Amino acid sequence: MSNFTNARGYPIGEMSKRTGVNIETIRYYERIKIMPKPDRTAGGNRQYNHDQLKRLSFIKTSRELGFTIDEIRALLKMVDRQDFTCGEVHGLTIGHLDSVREKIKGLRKLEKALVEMAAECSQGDVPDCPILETLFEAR
Amino acid sequence: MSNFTNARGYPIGEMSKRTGVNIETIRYYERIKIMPKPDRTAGGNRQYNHDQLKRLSFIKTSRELGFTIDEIRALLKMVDRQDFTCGEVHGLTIGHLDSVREKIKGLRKLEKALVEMAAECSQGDVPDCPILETLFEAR
DNA sequence: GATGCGATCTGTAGCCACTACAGAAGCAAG
DNA sequence: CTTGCTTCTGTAGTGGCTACAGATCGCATC
Repeated sequence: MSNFTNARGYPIGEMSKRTGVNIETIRYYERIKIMPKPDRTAGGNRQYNHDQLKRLSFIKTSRELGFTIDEIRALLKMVDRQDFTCGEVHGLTIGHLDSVREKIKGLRKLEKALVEMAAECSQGDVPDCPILETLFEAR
Repeated sequence: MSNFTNARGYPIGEMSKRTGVNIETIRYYERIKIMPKPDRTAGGNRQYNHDQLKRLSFIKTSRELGFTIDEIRALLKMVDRQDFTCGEVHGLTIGHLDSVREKIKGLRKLEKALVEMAAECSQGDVPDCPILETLFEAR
């Protein structure tokens, strides 16, 4: 059994297992420069350190919270420069929260429309459907 | 002032105005074969008829209701073949409704997490932020 | 008939955030 | 040394458009 906590660092598969980020995606993050270029083994394989593991976790968590890559880039820039204030971070978060709420609103409307449409439908075996009629309505 | 209701048919810009579908998108729909190839003028410009206008409206309305292109393709296939039953259409709609509800659920969770995170934050002018701490938490 | 100008044409590339290969090479255990 | 998993680079595909460039069409006006 391997022990990756020593000086050797983590190979990409270990990073993937620990964070839940796909290997291909980790390389993608390097390409778009939100992850740094890691050290390499003599043979050329990536070797990550603990800070990089933390950074990838940060990205993963942020993505799960629906932040876009650009928003994450902004957060990371502040972290990297150490020049952020709590207020700035709060602002970014609230901005994102607003857009999430907008999305929910839109989906709720959509849900309502679908429910109404489906309620009209007899679900019968007949080739005549009020759902299609609604969809075909003139604009 | 033009009158497009006669035999000449609608040019693509008129289709766009009437349905709200972008011109580029109409051509895209032709490329992916959910809109048929329309007649052409002697010079090569597209000329649509009324059925095609209705079809494009159908697509637009369906897209606004969040149906994917593939779902729309399935609906249109049934329409084209005239072999659908009301039950089948209902099934497709309910399936889509489920996925919308799943999305809403996910976004709600996300909203909650963001609110909790933001609530911890003093919004102060200090370089120390519980939001970032949360994001940096080990997985 | 000429001209001007907006509408339309084709073809290609870009967007976001990945994902999916192919074909070669690294690496660790037995 | 072989086996077999992991990783490598590079490129192309996904969905659903959108955005050009550079050429041509079509219609109104002079």
